[in-house]
Amino acid sequence: MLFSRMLIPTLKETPAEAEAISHQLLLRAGMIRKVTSGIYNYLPLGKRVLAKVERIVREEMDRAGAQEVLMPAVQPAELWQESGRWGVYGKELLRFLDRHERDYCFGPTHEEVVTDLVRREVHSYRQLPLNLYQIQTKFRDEIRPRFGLIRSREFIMKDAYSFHKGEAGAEACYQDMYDAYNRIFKRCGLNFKVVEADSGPIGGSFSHEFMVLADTGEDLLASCNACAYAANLEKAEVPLDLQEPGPPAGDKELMATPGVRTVEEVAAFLKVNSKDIVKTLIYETERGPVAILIRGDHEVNEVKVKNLLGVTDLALAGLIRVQELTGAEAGFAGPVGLEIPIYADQAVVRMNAMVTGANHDNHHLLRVHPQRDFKISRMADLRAATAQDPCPRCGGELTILRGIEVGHIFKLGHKYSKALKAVYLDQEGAEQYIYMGCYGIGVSRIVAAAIEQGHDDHGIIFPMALAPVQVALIPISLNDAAVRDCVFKLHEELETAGIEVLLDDRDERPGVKFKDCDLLGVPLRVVIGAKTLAQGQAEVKERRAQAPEFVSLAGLPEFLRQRISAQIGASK
RNA sequence: CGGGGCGUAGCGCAGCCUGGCAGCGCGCCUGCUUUGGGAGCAGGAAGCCGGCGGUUCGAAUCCGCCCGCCCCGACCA
Repeated sequence: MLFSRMLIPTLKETPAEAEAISHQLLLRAGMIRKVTSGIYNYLPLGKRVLAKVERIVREEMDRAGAQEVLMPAVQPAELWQESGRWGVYGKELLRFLDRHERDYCFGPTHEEVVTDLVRREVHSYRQLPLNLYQIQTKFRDEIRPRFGLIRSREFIMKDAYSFHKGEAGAEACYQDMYDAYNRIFKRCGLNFKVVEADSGPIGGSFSHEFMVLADTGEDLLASCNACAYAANLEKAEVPLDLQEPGPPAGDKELMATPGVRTVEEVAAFLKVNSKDIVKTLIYETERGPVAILIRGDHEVNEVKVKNLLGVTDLALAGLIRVQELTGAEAGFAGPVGLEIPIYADQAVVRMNAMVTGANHDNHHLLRVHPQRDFKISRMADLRAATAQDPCPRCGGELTILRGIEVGHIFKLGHKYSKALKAVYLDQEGAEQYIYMGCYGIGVSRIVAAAIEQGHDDHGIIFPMALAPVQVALIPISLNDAAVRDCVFKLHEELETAGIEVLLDDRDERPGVKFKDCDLLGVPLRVVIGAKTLAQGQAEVKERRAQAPEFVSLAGLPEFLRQRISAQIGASK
């Protein structure tokens, strides 16, 4: 591979639009270019990295017994209407009409299509189990695409769907996928953590997400320092520790708090601790408005609220609506006298003298008692876990980490097989619904995640398994005939040996080539200069290393081959 | 969708307040010199100043509408 012939448009300066480090470096390294918001071109080197990820995914999926298929990007509305998701998926589903004015969408996921395929072709228990996967372009019309390849609208995803006779087989398959995913991310050289995830309205007893640890991650996760427990913060339980409140600490009292709305303001104004204050959050749901009570120093976990209420739509009520429901401006809502259902976090229930809004402009109530002064419809764990909470498994200490979700596996059960009537006949000739599971990997997101994890001031540091090329070959001066002959000969020799090598044959000064080589993240750099060449040596430097090593030219291909396989093998 | 910011050469930006030749750095092209960490000199190409409308003798600059992009938030199988 000759640098001068490749489209590798590196940039010295960071384009203004890029915020995330992976986005900046992908642009600067000439691996991607934006076409429009959340939609990118992959240039030759970017495509090579993608291909590396895809290859690892294919090898491990095949090894786990899955079969590769390719489903269409464009899907007919009928299937989505049949599953019921045409009406509920929302604007993230890109819909359009064909020339006959028939409804279509660009697939954000493929449960409908794959279930349709299987229901047409699979009729007997003898044909099960089946695990079908594809690596394909998805489109989700994200409200706000951001961070380059981390949250794009069009992206490459590996999605797999398993079909089993029953739950037992599906769970074994789930475990196989769990293991395959661990191997995939390990081979990709990623530092990741598997966390318990919310399985959402789909249900199912469990779900796991694979998180690449990075400070720029959009997801928060709670991880136990003592045991193996780790969960998405959306899912992380706060151990239930129900206690009765103490007796009332005195009559409740109406206190004027002019213009004092937030927990911080109330705490400062009344000189109380935020732990003594209760926030009353008014939410709208498809089943009507509710009030959620959360202690002042805690944050509500909306996923837990949704699961408790069994609703899919949950949004903070607008200012006007809050006024209608509480009779006061936002900031002064409280549970006393509220007419809508009240759900309280467990921490609230044991408070015997809480400060709450008074449902009266510019007033709060002191010494409110949960049993004496208002009625709680239900009480539960409704708040986000914090680093101060104990591990729900072992009581150990939790750490809150940030992560980028690169994989998600969950059981679907009969949701789609029932909706689309995907059935088989069992040994007794009885019709049974097929038991499904689904397993996703964000292939293009892995590329970004690897860069978020592997970079320094000079550029990308790719793990060997993902690098666009394994070796960069840099001549100090192509005008020196000996050097020139040597690098072209080496280039051929290395390619013959099956080593991916990029010869920087550009008419540039060495400094430019070093800068670009670092920027691209090529793991091994071979420099040929007149002096070392005269000694029959090449200079080899690992991207991560400070100092170079000197290797005899004769032994160079073997030396590189060993380095490469050691590094790919190490992450295998 | 709410809040904020930005659209001027391929990239990074100045000019706009106070209307009057469209600029700077990098990149690109030609030539010479140079060759171990983003070279030097000389010459050159490249712009509907996001779009539409208005004000004005005259608009990148002032006014209105629209479009696009980025950030924060809400949202997210």
